[in-house]
Amino acid sequence: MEGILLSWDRGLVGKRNSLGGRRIEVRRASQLLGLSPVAPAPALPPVSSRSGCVSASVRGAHIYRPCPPPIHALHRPTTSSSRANRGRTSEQSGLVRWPIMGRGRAPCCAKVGLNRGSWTPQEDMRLIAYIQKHGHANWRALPRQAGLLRCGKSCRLRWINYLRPDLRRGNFTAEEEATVIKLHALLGNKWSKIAACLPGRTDNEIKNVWNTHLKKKASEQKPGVGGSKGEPADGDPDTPVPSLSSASSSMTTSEGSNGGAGEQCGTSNEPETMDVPSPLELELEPVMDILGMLADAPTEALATAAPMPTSSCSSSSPTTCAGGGGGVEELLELPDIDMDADIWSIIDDDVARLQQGDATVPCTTKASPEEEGNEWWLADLEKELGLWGPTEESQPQAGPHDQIGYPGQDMEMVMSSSYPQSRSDHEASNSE
DNA sequence: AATCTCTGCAACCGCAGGTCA
DNA sequence: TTGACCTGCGGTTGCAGAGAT
Repeated sequence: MEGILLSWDRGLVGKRNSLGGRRIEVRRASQLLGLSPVAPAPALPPVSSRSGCVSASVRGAHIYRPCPPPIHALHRPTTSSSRANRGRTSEQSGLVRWPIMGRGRAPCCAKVGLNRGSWTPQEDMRLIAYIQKHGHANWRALPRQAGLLRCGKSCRLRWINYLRPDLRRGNFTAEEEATVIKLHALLGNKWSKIAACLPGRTDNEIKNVWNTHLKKKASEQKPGVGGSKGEPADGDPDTPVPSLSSASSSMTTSEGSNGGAGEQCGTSNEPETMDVPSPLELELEPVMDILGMLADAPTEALATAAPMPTSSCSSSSPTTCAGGGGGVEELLELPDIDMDADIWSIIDDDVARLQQGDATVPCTTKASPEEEGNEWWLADLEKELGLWGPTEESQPQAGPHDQIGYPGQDMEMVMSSSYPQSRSDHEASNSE
């Protein structure tokens, strides 16, 4: 198979087939990125009547045609009656009605000029470079300081769910799937809590995996494990689920735990209803061990456990670094600067070191294997984006994906990036 | 070959809750 | 105590790819 990658905005690493396995999308990244027009674009493929911007395979490469702006960029109706009943009214919260959305507070991205939708490689690199250098003490201010035309929320989501170097990519292992199923039986749709028990997995990813195929799997297992007892009824999120505290309390307390498990993976004030471990609890005992181990770890530790290569973050532990959000506070008090120059100088500096064989990027003085992986990850990402190294447009850029995988990642897993040309064009037009 | 349907997932949304002045 | 601000969470949506027709 020629070429490399990708599917940057199409998932972490390709898509799952019906059996739950990943299909690896191998394409010519540089073509997709519009960096190297290896072959003249053929006649545009037929456009789907549905999406209007479907790609078509041409000799292994996907050619994209411009997409119209997403509908939701203009208006996304508020949904879900259950949601409508949640929380405060706009009057209660002191929020004005938002003319576009019709109600509630203004969407944070509503500011004119902010980008929405899929992230471009350039945006990703800016975000990565900024966080690598300054951390993310203030998501709200980050996009402006990083020169991103995004809202803080969007930046945070992108980082948490996709760009964090400590993310585990690839298939859920059977163990992970089993854990998710079991934890869901205990916690219900408490995705963040479930994610806290699965290092490297995000709540969003778990939620997606659950909704796509674990739900079915779990329902098939219902007659057996877990499902018959405590499994929330699918499609009925309001169905009460047994609280973890009730299930775990007997276990954690019996183990003399400090009780933190409840806080970590199932905070609940619900009255305990179980005094004797049920068969389900017994089966979940290994899971509860995990919960207990995580008891003292802040929930967000995993979510923010990215290396913070700043001087204020000297710990070799990413988790420790993660807390460094506050440690870089002063760094965020940046004067208005030419962010373009700043960001790219960051990248250039790092890349120069890497090219010289010096894998030491800022703040990763004595890199642990994990950190080295992160450095490599950044460098590889840059390579993949064609942001450094030979940029001869006529040369397809074979990235290191051909050789090694990401740390903690299956060999087959490739970080992919497919950016429809339209997005690049859109980006360019936005930056003007 | 064209079109339709299903599936997977990134990104969006509003709300809850914590922090701070 | 209150209100503003911010972050995190969970639900939902739209897009794109693959398979079916």
